[in-house]
Amino acid sequence: MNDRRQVLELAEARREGFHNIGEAADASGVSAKMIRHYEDIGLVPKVGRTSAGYRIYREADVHVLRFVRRARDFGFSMKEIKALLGLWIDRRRASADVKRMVTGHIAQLDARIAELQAMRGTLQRLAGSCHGDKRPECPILEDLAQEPRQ
Amino acid sequence: MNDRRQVLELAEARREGFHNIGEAADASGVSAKMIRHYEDIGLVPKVGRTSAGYRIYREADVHVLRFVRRARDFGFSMKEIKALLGLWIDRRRASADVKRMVTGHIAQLDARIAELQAMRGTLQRLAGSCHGDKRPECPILEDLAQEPRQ
DNA sequence: CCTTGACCTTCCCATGATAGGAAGGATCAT
DNA sequence: ATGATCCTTCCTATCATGGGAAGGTCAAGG
Repeated sequence: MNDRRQVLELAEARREGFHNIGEAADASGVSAKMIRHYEDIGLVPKVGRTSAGYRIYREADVHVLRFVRRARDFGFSMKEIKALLGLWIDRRRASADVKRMVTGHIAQLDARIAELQAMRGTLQRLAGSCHGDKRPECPILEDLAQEPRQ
Repeated sequence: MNDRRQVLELAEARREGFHNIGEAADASGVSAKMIRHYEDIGLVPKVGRTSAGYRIYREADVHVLRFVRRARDFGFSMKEIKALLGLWIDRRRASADVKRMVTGHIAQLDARIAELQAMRGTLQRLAGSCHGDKRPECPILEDLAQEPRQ
């Protein structure tokens, strides 16, 4: 009779439009692996379970996962996403708090972009000075072997 | 007498201008921690030791470390640096091989820069649409909560 | 000679975000 | 009923780096 009830519980959840973790993963774009991980580290709240232990996701839960996915796509760290989720859930947050986080993140992105562009610029210059033929002479390696100058 | 020989061995190495790992770290810009790690994973060759087990670095060894440091600064991965080191050491390499690696890396940098700029652009637009005041209304969060569109 | 402090050694653990896989149980469609 | 496909937990790996513990070594000064 216990078996019977377990079967019914999952089927019932399905009938009510809930999802198992696989469906939640497809719907949110977050892998099942990562969904479990996010639950482990407390980024997203623990969801309900069937009596067999399967996680069950309702629309709101999938919505949260999608939010996390979007934020990841924008390059926010888990820590920042946790803060963003807090703001999202708190209906009385000041929009200034959100904007501050986002502009801060834009500044981080700018810093990273500048770093990468600096690397790119120097490498481009080095590559330009290398013949790129069968001969061994190569200013690129010579430069890498130098002390960092300038 | 064993003690005596150990003392002499390190003092002698010092007198001949060799370095211990701390000096090598300072001279190369690679932390002692990472020097040991690079040796562990076989990125740089194992150096000699005093009979007490201290690593001793001669100028050529420090030079290799500096090369690694420079390459890291340009954003090369350990794998790429290993290849670069191989090319550096092989005096008969074709400069084309080096140039190919570098242009490939430039392409990776370009791809990453483009990703970051895309994030930056969207976030900038979102931030621009947010009042950033005490009111809770915030198009940023609303957008993050949406399905990824467009 | 002995202490002190700065160095060295190895070894283990942590980060951040993600993935692979093993072992075992549950569910589902045929 | 059985095989395929899910699900569960737990362990491992990636990549580059760092922190820290426990213990050995070295130079300098009392």
